[in-house]
Amino acid sequence: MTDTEHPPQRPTKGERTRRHVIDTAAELFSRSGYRAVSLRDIAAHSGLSHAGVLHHFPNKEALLVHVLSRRDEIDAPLVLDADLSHRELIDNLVELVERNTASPGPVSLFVNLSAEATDPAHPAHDYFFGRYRVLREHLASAFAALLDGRPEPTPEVAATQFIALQDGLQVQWLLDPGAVDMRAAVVSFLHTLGIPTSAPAPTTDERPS
Amino acid sequence: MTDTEHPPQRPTKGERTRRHVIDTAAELFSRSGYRAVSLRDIAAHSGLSHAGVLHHFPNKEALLVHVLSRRDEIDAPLVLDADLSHRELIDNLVELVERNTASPGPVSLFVNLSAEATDPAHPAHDYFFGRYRVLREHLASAFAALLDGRPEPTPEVAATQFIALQDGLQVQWLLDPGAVDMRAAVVSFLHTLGIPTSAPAPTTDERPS
DNA sequence: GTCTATAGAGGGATAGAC
DNA sequence: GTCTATCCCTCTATAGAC
Repeated sequence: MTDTEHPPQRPTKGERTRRHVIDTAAELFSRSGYRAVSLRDIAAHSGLSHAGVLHHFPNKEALLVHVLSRRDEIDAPLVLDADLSHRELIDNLVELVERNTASPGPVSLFVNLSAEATDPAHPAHDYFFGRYRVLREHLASAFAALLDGRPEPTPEVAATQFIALQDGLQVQWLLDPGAVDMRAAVVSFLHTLGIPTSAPAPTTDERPS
Repeated sequence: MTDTEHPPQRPTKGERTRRHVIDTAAELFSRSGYRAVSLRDIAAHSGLSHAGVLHHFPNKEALLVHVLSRRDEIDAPLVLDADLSHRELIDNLVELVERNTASPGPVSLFVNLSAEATDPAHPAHDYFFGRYRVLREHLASAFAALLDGRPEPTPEVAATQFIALQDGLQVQWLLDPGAVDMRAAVVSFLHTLGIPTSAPAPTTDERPS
């Protein structure tokens, strides 16, 4: 106990390995889903034995829960914060698409897990059930303002469509990244609904042709 | 060989079990994905041993291929037939959504498998890669005519969006069937694009209130 | 055509040493 | 906090009897 005067800032070694295991698990779950990845896979990629992993988490399922809530810590504030204006929310949603386009890992995690979790017996079923409910309601109330005057998609339908569009785009994009422009598809969807987007252009391929 | 004078009409017993195994496999893959379902599961639900299953198919992967192509035999003509008019194609797409709403099994099969197959090492990766390419191109050429005059979604983007919408809706619907009206979302999307739908109403909940 | 038996790999989880 | 060793289960696939 000589070296122990470090509060939250400097995590203990245990805490560091623990987080490293979560990150590794996230990456592997991303590639192949939850069920197809073994504790031994995760352990090997984390640099310890599978018993070592089970020292930090009581079982594989608990590890999954930590992986999911870690993603939520990162993404939820961008979308679910109640203080966001509608403008900011839309901007954040588009920004999220751009960020996703840059990193297939988390995208693959959610594509794989949300499909698996469709099974009511899956450990993440309740998580995704609740997640989509909250997301739909939150987006619906934003669309209620943004679609003011339009008869056709009700705010609830628009929210469902928007989420579905994103999820579906991710599958196509993961299968064939060169053939699918997720950002263009999302932005064009918003425009079709009469919702302007402010973000300028994908800064990537600006070349003086 | 006493009882063998029956051509294609009356399938042999072997052929019948074989088909039964494919159907059973389809149902189980639907619920839990390909990797999570074992040959023993399939065998048990088919009423034979796992060795019995392997008599009909060289391995699990071959069985998957048969499951997939069986679905295609059923659904492809409705969508990919080159002789369809644009009107008929749209009607068929909406009809397919209605049919899906009535049967979660095949929906779950494709949701689970397309997510898994995102991994390039998955046995069905090439199948889905090609399937989405063909589907996008086919729908894009239909949208090219249907969207005549509209600037915003290009036919390619519209095709990508339409397919994504359907796939994404299926995930939400499987998780929470009561909260998602797939047909309404698809029809409203088409209307937003200025494409009318002719199918009248979901005949289900017609009750004299 | 279907079975039992078995091989051989790999899974999750626990016990106990260090 | 991490390891090795082990338990017991399930997997795919094969061999050979019936």
